[in-house]
Amino acid sequence: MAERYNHQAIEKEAHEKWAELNLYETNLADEAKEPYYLLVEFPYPSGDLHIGHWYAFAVTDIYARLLRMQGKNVLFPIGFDAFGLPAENAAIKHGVNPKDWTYANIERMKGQLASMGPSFDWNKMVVACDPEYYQWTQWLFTKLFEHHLAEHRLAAVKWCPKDQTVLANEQIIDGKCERCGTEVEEKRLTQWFLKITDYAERLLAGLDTLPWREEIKDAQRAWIGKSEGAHLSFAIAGRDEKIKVFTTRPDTIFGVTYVVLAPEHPLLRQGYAGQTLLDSISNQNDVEEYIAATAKKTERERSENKEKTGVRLEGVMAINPATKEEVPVFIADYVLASYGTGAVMAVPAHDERDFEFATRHNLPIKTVIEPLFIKSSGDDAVRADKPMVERETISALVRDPKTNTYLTLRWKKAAWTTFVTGGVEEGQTPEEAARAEILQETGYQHVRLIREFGMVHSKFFHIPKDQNRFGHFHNFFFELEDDAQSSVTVEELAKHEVVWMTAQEARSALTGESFVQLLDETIGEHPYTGSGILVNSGEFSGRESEVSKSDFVTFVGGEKATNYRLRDWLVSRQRYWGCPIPIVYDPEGAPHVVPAEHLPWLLPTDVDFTPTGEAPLASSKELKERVTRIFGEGWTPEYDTLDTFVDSSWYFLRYLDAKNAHKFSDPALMKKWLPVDRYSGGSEHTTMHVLYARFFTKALYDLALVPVDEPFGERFNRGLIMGPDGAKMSKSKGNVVNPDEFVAKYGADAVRIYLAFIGPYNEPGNYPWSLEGVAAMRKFLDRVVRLADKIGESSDLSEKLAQALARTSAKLVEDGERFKFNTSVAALMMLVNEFEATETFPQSAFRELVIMLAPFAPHLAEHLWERQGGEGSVHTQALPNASLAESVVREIMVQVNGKRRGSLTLAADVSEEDAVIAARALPTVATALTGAEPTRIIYVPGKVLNLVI
RNA sequence: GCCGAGGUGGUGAAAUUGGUAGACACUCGACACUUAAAAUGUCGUGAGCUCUAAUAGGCUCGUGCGGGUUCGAUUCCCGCCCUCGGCACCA
Repeated sequence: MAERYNHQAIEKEAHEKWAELNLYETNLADEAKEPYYLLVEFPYPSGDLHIGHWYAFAVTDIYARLLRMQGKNVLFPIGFDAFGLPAENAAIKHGVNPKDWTYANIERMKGQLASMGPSFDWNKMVVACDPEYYQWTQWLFTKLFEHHLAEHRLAAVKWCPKDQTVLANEQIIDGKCERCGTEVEEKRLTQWFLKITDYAERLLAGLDTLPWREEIKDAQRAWIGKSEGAHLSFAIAGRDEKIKVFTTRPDTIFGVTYVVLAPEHPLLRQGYAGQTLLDSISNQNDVEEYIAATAKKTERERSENKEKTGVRLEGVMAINPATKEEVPVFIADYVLASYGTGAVMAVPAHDERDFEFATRHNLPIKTVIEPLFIKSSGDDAVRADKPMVERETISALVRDPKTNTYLTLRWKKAAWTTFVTGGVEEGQTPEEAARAEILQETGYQHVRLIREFGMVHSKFFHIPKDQNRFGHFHNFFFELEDDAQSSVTVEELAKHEVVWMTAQEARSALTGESFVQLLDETIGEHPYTGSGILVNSGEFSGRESEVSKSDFVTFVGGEKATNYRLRDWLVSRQRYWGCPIPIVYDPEGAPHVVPAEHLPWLLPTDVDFTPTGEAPLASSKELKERVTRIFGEGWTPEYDTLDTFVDSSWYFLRYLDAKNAHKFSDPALMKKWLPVDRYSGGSEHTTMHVLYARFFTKALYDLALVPVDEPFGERFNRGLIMGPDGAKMSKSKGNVVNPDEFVAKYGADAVRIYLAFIGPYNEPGNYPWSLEGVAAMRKFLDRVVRLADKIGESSDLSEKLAQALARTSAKLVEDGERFKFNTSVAALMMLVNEFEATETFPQSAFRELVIMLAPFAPHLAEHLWERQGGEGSVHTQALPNASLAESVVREIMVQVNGKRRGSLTLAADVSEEDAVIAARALPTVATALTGAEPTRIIYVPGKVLNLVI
């Protein structure tokens, strides 16, 4: 049997045949067929094709082939993201030339990729390190420069001491270099930036128009990090300068008790009447010391130690623009120079970080917002049809110091757990009311008041009273002095029972945020950071905070402002193996672009790769001579190269016109083929690469160079193939799966089908590689091969098999749209099961099966197609007709009271009456009815008949 | 902490708008073929109970937990728990 499916011979023959027929060259100008651009992130040529590459390309190839069988003109290109550090590291380590290393790897990977049997159009291959490619990366950079979207400026940059290069924010993971894990340092260098922040708003707005999964959009939204607020100014007493802060909470301005500057804040060194701010303070040494210590710290150290350190600027006072009160000024490293204005107004009563800082430095905490909670869901949500009754009430938290537990009441008429609560009666102080309620509801006689908290307001539906309540709670914290307890009335006992709980138990049991808030404040962990009712806020007191924000801004003469967490994209790299930045400097040091006629601006070859901290290109004599020759004496080259993310931000444009020597891409082809219909990639690229590519596209759209302003229609993040043990593959764990091994043993087609079958491709799950699973796919293919024995010369196609063929064809189309191939493979298996259950069938039926198998197992299908006398290639065939007449009979479920009691096979258009008669004839149904007449009948034709008694 | 996705048999998973939960496979078990093994084939495989000589069959429970809506809920609503992913001193 085994020799009947010799996968190695079959694969070789198929590859030769496809090459001969030139099967996969896409004619981009074709007007007859609908274009479909299917894109996969191009790989880095590491020289080692792993199972992840297979998952990325082989499964997507299935879709490319399916689309062609549906009559689409499919562009499914491939290329290499060939600039980057590994090549250079290999150069340093093994003394090889990065270029030779890279191109040798590309050659090797082309061969490995070909073993999948992919339908790539190799003629459109793009290699990022080819001068023919990077000349256009350079050209696009010059366009961005000319339109002020590329800027040269001094910046504090993140530096990897091991790789000797600057890193983008995105390339730092937990304060460490993404590649080598080395602690990142900070340096001040003049660097090139692309002004992606100019596009922050449009990058955000564009997301609303894209049909992507929410998780992808949300990741980008979080990355862009828009926050709306205001710029407010604090005058400095006795000086002219003002401290400008950004805040999202202008409504808390009356609660500002101090102001904090980042240690790098420029104001510190600025002069006023010949004196800098630092000159005018009395504790200069302490402050200078803190600034120096901060500068030495890496970002990681700053964020790792989340303790809120800082130093007060003695002698400097800021003036709260709302209260006109003087407040102290601090420098602290929890305020970042790079966000907002580098200064914050601190409201410890209503901000987590300010609260910590204030607690640590004994600064006043001034409450200006009392929480307001409105129940909008659950049994006790405010009900529109019930009256709202306003009440002055108390809420008393009682702690038993002996057991460190809290007194709660479990209500009997409602699913509530609360603290002691009650109304404040005429002539009673709130504290008296609280004491009275404790005695009345629980019987405890001796409690000591520890603290009274600010009020909390709450709107909810009071179930036992059947009315809405707008409660204004005075909050008290008592401690139990002793266990003395008087008896509680029967009425009170009927209302609720007393339960002592730990803080943690109470937190999960309590009804409503107001009680949890009280508990949190009591334990002293959290300030209230939500919205509510304003207090201690002058004329604003009594209003709701949320709606008053803009009035506060006007009141203190500030202005609305929006901030983004997104920073400009730092693209300078002090490395060799990258695209040279096409910039030269005139004798005065001003940057100029290298004119188009000198592009590609070639990467010099006379370069010393040894890391010195200098950019390697600085060691090139040729580059310096080139600049002098072209631009004149005194002109100097730019020595940095571009971040490789620049190369990959536009490669999908080049695929359309990979060999054009005069343009980066053809406008007519871009108009026809963009945006990319479907882009498949890894979830690790959602926030960087995809965002950068969107930015590039929008910028080029604005320069009228690209016809679309969003590059990608659909975007899917594929999952990860795990080792057979379910853990992430790694050499150290020894669970790495080598695809070549499985291809040799079971054939490329078995591996392809297995990868398609392993799990849904449209979501980024983790799928463990199963050794038995691949073997099972091979068995499946063997069964298909054996089926050919059952072809009968003059057999008729059974109705059942005809329907199965049509159903499968429809299923393939449908699953393809959803990008789910696991169920497609299941459908094919069911079809094969159907074939096996059939005594004999005509060759035409088997050929239809082979056509449907072809996208998944392209080699075997081609072989079987030929053996069954198929013309040309199976891969140019159309999918079988999917719209065969539906079966006239349907199986319908019969339920009694919603429980399944049997099923019936009936004509699809059977009347309700007839269906009921048939159903009642079923013994199980008759038993379940117990002689009763159905009072209600639910009949969904073709699906369900439910008899309700 | 915040945001997002998810939780279904021993395992990967399926169920398209609320309509027979577990398709399709893997694993495991039994049997057939074989001198034997491999390969292949047949049957079984959510839990529990039950009828029967044995089959066929029947009943109850079951999609993280607790409630709700509905004739009917993996699917919708409310409240929790857990896992994974992203962000994280962003004012």
